[in-house]
Amino acid sequence: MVFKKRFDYGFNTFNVRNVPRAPRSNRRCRSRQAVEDSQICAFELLASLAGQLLQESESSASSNASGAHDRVSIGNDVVKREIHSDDDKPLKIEFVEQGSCEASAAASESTTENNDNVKEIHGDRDLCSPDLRDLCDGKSENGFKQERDAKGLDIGKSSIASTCPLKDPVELPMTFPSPDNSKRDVKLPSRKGPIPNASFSRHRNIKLGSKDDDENFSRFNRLSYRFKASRPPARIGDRRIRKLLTSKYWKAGPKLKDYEHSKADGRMKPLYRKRKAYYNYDRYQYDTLCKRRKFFDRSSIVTSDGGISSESVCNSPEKVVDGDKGSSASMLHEARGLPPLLTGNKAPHQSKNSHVKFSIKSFRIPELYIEVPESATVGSLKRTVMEAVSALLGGGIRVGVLLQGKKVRDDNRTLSQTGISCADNLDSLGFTLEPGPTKAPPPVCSEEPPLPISCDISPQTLTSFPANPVVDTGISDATPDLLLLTNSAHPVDTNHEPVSSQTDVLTDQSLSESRALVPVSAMNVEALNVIPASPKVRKPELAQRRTRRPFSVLEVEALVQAVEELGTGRWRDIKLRAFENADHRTYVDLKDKWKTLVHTAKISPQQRRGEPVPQELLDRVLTAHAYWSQHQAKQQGKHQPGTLRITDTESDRNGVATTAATVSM
DNA sequence: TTTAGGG
DNA sequence: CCCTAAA
Repeated sequence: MVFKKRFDYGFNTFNVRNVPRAPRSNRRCRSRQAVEDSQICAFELLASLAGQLLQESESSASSNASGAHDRVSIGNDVVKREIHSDDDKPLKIEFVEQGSCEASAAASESTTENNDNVKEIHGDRDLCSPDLRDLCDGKSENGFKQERDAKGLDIGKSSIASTCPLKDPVELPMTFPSPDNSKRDVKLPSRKGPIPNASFSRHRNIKLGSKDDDENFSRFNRLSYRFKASRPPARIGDRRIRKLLTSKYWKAGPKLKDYEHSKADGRMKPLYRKRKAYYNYDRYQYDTLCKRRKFFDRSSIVTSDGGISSESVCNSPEKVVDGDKGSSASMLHEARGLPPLLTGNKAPHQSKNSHVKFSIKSFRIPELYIEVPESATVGSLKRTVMEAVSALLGGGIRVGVLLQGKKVRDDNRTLSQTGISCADNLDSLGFTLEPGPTKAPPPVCSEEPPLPISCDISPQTLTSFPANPVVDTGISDATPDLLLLTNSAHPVDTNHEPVSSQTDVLTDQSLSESRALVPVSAMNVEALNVIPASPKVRKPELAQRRTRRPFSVLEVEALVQAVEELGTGRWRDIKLRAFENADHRTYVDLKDKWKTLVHTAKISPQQRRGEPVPQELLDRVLTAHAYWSQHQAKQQGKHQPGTLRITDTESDRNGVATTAATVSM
């Protein structure tokens, strides 16, 4: 039977099988998810999910395969051939599990690769300041830790398996071959309809929607963890993650779509819900921040332990900061995680001469909005945070000086000229960390006075960063006024200041209130998106090239067959028909592959490289290519929906095709 | 979003 | 494989 089938690819099958091209509006049902390449996410999850998933698969894997159509379907490197049978006897399904090891290897490889990338990215950069280091180690005493404590637990709690964000069931089987398809030949009970993914049932949280009685579609609730306690877990597609890898996607912010389906027409209807860009400031919060700034026109000092110090700024003869340069340098120094240059520590309030002493004990970490899938590991979360911070600090940072809430732009003026020499003025002295000089002008809010510590910064105000921080330059580029260093001994508006002028008061308490994260200014996304990337900081990993995945012979066969049946130029349909479950194969991929196949078929075998494609397949490629090239125009108008016919022409074609194949063989 | 092609 | 103009 198989044999017969194998050579039964005459062109007479074309019209018979030819599926009328439905209007696009009707063809959108299931494609999107399949098209997305979410390998990254899958790989990310691989390490942590493997065990559980395997377990899951044991207990719940069910396969209700059926062979309504005689066709080859590729998924997960697994080729499933459905063989049509005339009766209802159990059909033998060939599960040629050709890629399990390969897939696993690829997955692990990818995983390590990602890690490597991370290291490359940050390996030789010591961006983790002491504080940041703590942050990374989870020992930080500052707000960051609070953030994580408060929310991190949730992350930990969330079951990895329970919220598998895989967008398509295919991915799983690919990376975690189930016991079922790990065997070469699996006999499955006969059913009607295409072979559903046995993997569907392997995911706990996957909701299966049934289409008719034989097609299963999965609906995934992609839960993502958000650092917002107040918000229910957001559902996201992991496509987001991939998109985030490319800086260009930052421009508009990732638009996520949730997939839901209804049973109208027995088909799933994808409902797309536009989501707010993830990296947008929460509007409310943003507004709130801006408003608050108006109330608190004061700046404050952040102590090394994350607290606020009222004594960090003072005049002192001991150390000299000569002008902006000096202070800038020192701050940068600190900002980059190096020991503070100026560690005056509660310097005496004595100003003998014109020397001004600044003590910057620490920098506050700007707000970071971090979003990771629930299924992410704690480790990955740490990495994410670290990389976000690193990226933030990695770029060129410029220090701005604020006096009386206004930016001092003239770098040439002396401190005394500027008025930064008397204790009075020092009260309202503030610093900001801004993107490097190469950046676009700072966003609106940057002009505003520094945000006082009194501002009630809740964990929610974290600003967002890509879940998968392939530290896109976007990050560092997109950090207008991320860091705001404020220093003020005596807040003007003491009434509003929960933080008194005493150093003691703050520290731990304020920390526990998540104050350590000071959302500074205007990290509004608008600005972020607009700000041109700094060529300096641009990193090569921007758009990580997909890992190469050579087509297997089986895949080629499936492709060839699909093209034979559907013709060229209908890659989406081809994808759906033969590669729907192979998420890593987009229709563009298929088209490309066909292109190369045609080319390969034309060249001499000696010139071919890679895994040899059986000549038989290449012959079919040529034949189909020739056929469809010739019939393309005709097919357009000829095929009306539901038309099934075998014409003389087609019979001839068949003969021709056979001949051609024979000849070339 | 898909197709079609160039790179 | 990637990128992108066009549709």
